Amino acid sequence: MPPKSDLSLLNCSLARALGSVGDGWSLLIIRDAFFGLSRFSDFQKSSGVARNILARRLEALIAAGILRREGSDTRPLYRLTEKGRALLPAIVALMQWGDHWESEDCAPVALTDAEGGPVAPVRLETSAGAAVTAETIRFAAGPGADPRTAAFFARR
Amino acid sequence: MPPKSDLSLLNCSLARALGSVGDGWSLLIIRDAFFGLSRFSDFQKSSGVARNILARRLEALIAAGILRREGSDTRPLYRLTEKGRALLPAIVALMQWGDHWESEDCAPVALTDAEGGPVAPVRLETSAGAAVTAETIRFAAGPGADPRTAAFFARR
DNA sequence: CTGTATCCTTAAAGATACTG
DNA sequence: CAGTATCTTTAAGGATACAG
Repeated sequence: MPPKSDLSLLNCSLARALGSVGDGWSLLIIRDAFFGLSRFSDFQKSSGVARNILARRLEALIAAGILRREGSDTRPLYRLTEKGRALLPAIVALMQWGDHWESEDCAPVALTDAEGGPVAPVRLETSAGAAVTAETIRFAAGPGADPRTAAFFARR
Repeated sequence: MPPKSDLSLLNCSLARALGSVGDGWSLLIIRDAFFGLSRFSDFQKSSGVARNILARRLEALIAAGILRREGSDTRPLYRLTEKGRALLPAIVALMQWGDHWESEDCAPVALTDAEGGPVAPVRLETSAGAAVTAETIRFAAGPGADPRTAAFFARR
């Protein structure tokens, strides 16, 4: 967020995640990297972002450990790191939500596995395999909770 | 995004999703709603956001159909709609990513089902149940692809 | 092709005071 | 408690020109 607020300081992993990829362009650049783009100019054409802005975002994503610079210095490739690739479930979940709720189930992009089998809607489950929904999910203080967070969940 | 760019116009459900919840505060407010918060002042205290900003975000989330105003006019409740609840997998996926990669696996907030069974890391699979990873996922033009999107995927 | 350097614009966020 | 109304600040984004 612009003035004053720094999400990455909040005691919440969602806020910290948004501190790295919470701006409008980052997730779109990462999406393009999943599509296979790796050139500066390809990212630029795909999103239409201004070149100086793209350079700034790429630098930030590299600093965050999400992208890595490879290849020649004059004509580098931008590739996802393991940390970047780990964003796939979150990106797909957001994309699926957008497909259903913002694109009227008419997806601009279709997702499959290597054999062409369609990717199923992301769903939550317990380690035992039971489905978890918005109605059944519960939140509690975790090992990383600070006193304020712990107090917040203690009184519910 | 601020000047000029309007993500919701792009031919991509991820961009459209980010057009609704892509700013820094929206997902945190929605997270608080999942935690059970529903009062203006509770949202305000939880995130520390300025009151006028909070009012603006709540209004935008209601306009987007993600929150609904309930109860008395003078002391309303803000509740998640079905569309808002449908964001749970995306929020959990982002939170889990933040737990692992930005909080060193020391989660401030723990997720369980109603019986206390821990929520497993979100993973992708095909409708047939096969795991889908960053290495095996494939992208193609979907039914909602415009000519430019179709051409983009046609040449890969 | 891949950027960097400037300058400019603007929307988002903050602070503060006030109202029903 | 739940906002609204102003005013100010600022950082993100855009346009453009230039460089290796």
